[in-house]
Amino acid sequence: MPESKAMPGKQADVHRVFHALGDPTRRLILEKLSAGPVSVSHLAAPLNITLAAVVQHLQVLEDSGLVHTEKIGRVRTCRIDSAGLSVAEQWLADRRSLWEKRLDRLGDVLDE
Amino acid sequence: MPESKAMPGKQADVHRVFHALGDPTRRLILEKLSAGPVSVSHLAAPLNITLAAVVQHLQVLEDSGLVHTEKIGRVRTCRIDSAGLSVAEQWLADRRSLWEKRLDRLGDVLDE
DNA sequence: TTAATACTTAAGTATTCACTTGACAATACC
DNA sequence: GGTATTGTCAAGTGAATACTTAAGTATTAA
Repeated sequence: MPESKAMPGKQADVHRVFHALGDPTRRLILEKLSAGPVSVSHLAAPLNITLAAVVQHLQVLEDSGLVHTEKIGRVRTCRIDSAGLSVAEQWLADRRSLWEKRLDRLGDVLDE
Repeated sequence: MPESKAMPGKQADVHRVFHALGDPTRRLILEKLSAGPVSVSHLAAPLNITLAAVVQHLQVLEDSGLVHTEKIGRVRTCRIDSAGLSVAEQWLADRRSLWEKRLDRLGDVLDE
């Protein structure tokens, strides 16, 4: 197995995850959530944007599997979802591994 | 040290790296480069965009430390730069580590 | 039941950003 | 020298998207 198998729909996941991570506000949300679960309005308070904007960011984060939310009563609680992190970590690991394997082979040739 | 130290300018690096990774064409370029160094025009050939567009993507990738390029004669050779990968990997690892530490402490409480 | 809280949804705006075009520069080739 | 190759730069265009406003829904509290 040279690399993680290309499962159907996986590519789309990679796109969703890295697109979600591309926005600084969404990364701020993830940084806050890594300290523990937070409600939507508590999440919005320190950010200088409206609650509606935060909800939109949360939609993107949830679609990409980086955040999981659950609504109990009238408050929605948000927490980090490991699945999205794994997708990003795996893609980066694949790039690094292929690249470093190549450097190894190059080293072998130079050693001769 | 609970987390990687917050060095000055580090935040900007994180932003540059994840913004660069957010575009599907730039990720394709990195995937191609993880197989080995390639010239700009060879990089552009399989992509359905102009050479100028590829050059612009390369500028973003180089500014973020994900790619290193070197011009010899009239051909510029592009290769993956591990530094950019490390920035992304570190940020993800920090998020995961904080999150999982929290789950551990929660487990400890529940065990009592 | 009235009021306040905690979101939700839709529509509009303004900016960012990927991409093209076209002109130009430097190097290799004949 | 002349010509093809390989890349660079600047300006413009169109689409994606982050954000706001405004109106609405469901849940809790008084």
